[in-house]
Amino acid sequence: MTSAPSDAAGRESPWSIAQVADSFGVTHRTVRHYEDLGLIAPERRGTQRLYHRRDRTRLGLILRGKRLGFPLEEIRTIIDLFDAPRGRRTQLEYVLGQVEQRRHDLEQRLRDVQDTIEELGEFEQRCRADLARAALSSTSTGVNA
Amino acid sequence: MTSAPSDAAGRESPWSIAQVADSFGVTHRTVRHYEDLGLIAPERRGTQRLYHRRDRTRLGLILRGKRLGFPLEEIRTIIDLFDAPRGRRTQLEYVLGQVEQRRHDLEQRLRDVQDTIEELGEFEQRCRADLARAALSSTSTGVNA
DNA sequence: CTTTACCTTTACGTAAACGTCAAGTACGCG
DNA sequence: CGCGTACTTGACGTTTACGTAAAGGTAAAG
Repeated sequence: MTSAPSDAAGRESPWSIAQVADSFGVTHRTVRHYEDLGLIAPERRGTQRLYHRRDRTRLGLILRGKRLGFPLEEIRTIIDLFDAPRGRRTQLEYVLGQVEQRRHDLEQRLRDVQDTIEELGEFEQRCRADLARAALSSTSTGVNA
Repeated sequence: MTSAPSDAAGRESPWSIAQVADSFGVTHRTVRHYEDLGLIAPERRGTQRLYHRRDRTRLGLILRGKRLGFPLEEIRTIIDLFDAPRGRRTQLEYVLGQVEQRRHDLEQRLRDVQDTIEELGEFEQRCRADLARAALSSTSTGVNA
């Protein structure tokens, strides 16, 4: 059930680009594109890329951000925010400000999704009603499966 | 408080492209682009476009779909679904199938948004904790505004 | 009748997010 | 050592979603 192979000491061995790409259902080109834009920075053993869990976590965040309709550049600023140093107070206050913005954005999206699901439900009801009527008029059985 | 001007008989007068564009916060180019892709089809008085409430409703759906990260082509199939004839039973069953797909998609997005908001909240807590500690170490006031 | 403010089509430009070769490199294996 | 497989770096192509400029039509105002 472990998704990543690990050695006897429990240290996870890194993944290749093909492995991460496959596991996330994207192409290696996509993964490298995200690296070009600075969204991930896998370790290098010589010329090969090594993806650790941290990288895979970030990739997950990226793809989720994409599903939510955020542009990659914005996604970069967000996940950079998450592991920023945030040492000094000014920095912390800036980060908190950004967080507020993101929250507003996400709450708008939440409303959008909820509204759409609701409307979809109403529409489905109408369809089912129509379907029931159609069944009644096309067959004379009236009530059945 | 009425958003659209109407005559004495209560019939709403149609809007110009500039009016709809402004009211939705997009450019006229955007509105015409959606028309090019077949997402809206305003009435024509001669060469001028006249936007009725139906068009504005659709535009609202389009923009919401965009906020949710759906591509315009997919949005078109969705809103076409909404005012499709759906007369025959085969058609109705097809429509219901499509609705199911949309619902799955939207529920995924709902989870995405909720998870992100939650993680954002946790992150914010950590930041606030850090901020409190920073305040303690930089000032000797301890507890204040 | 000209100006002005909108509106129209046509068409090329562009930024984002990759896809798709091409050509070379590195590694395990027989 | 050669072979195949996977990885690498360019670099150009493509799709989506418009931006933007050119060139002109139209309708009320002065």
